Amino acid sequence: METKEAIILTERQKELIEKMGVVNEKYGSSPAMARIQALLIVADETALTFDQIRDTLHLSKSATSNAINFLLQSNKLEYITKSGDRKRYFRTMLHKWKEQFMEQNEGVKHMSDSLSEVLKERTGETVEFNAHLKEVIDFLNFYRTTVQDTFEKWNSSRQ
Amino acid sequence: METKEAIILTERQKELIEKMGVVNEKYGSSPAMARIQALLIVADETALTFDQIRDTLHLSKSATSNAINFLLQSNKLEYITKSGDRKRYFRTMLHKWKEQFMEQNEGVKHMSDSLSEVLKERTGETVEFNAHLKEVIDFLNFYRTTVQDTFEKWNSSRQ
DNA sequence: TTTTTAGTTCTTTGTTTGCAGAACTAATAA
DNA sequence: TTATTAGTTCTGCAAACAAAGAACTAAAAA
Repeated sequence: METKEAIILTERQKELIEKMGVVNEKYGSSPAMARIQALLIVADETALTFDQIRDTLHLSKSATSNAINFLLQSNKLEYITKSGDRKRYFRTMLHKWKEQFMEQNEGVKHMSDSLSEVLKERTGETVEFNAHLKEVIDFLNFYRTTVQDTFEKWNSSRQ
Repeated sequence: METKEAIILTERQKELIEKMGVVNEKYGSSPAMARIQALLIVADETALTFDQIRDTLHLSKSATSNAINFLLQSNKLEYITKSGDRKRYFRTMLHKWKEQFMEQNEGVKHMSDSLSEVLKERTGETVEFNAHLKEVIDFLNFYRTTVQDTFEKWNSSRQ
């Protein structure tokens, strides 16, 4: 039996990891990814090694490796190293969360762009429908710029 | 061979349906659901029957039935009837799109709520981490209320 | 009464996802 | 030089998802 490197968590912490995990899944993470992200927010230690993550969450090596690499690639995680220590210490990119969050707005742009394309092609016969569609497009654009402004306002009020 | 009730679409319309379909899939719809939603926005006729949808999109009865019922239940679609006509005519709930869209904000609330729970439990040792976490929470709350206000402003400026 | 319409539900099948476990590898340590 | 560490990659499986096709059903029409 290999050395268990699991970190010690209170019951409450375990509970919070599961809860945060579910929230993270709603934002598109797989179960393993979601729990890794949650662990790195809940744990007292803010930077954990591969094996600490693996053993604490009872994941296989491959699941741990793949999840960590995906999270690294999508800038949800970063790692630090310590001199004289070969291991990597992973932590969440808390300072990038706002930016990450704002990237959702790209999706809104795609949506309003394709709706605009559709409206351009539509028959002129369906007057009411087209007017409703136009309102949706306007709303999405308004939403998007408001959110953008909000973000900039927040940043300048805090810089 | 059964009667084909497919409606006639231009190449450009077919292209737009596929494009909108992909966008809809990104918002969580299955391929069939995504294309049904797209068809009902792109087609000149704004209300289509079960078989028109089925034959136009080359879907099986079961796929059509399940997709339509899911979309009805999640308030993405509604149907109208015509007297002396047993068929239902399905159309998108364009007027509900804004509200649907705003429901995303519930997700933001869940996120900031669980992050708040986590912060409450965290060790006081990790001062910097906790401060960053607090900033993320504050940002999410600011974001949410701004978006909410914006939405209300939009609505009152339009009715 | 039987037949048709407008679907729904059941069964089966192909595909994708998520992960485990084992084999592998490159760098370091002994 | 061999062993260990810190992972990565490969193989395989179980569950979930998406849709096809066929059987079924309830209401209306003939």
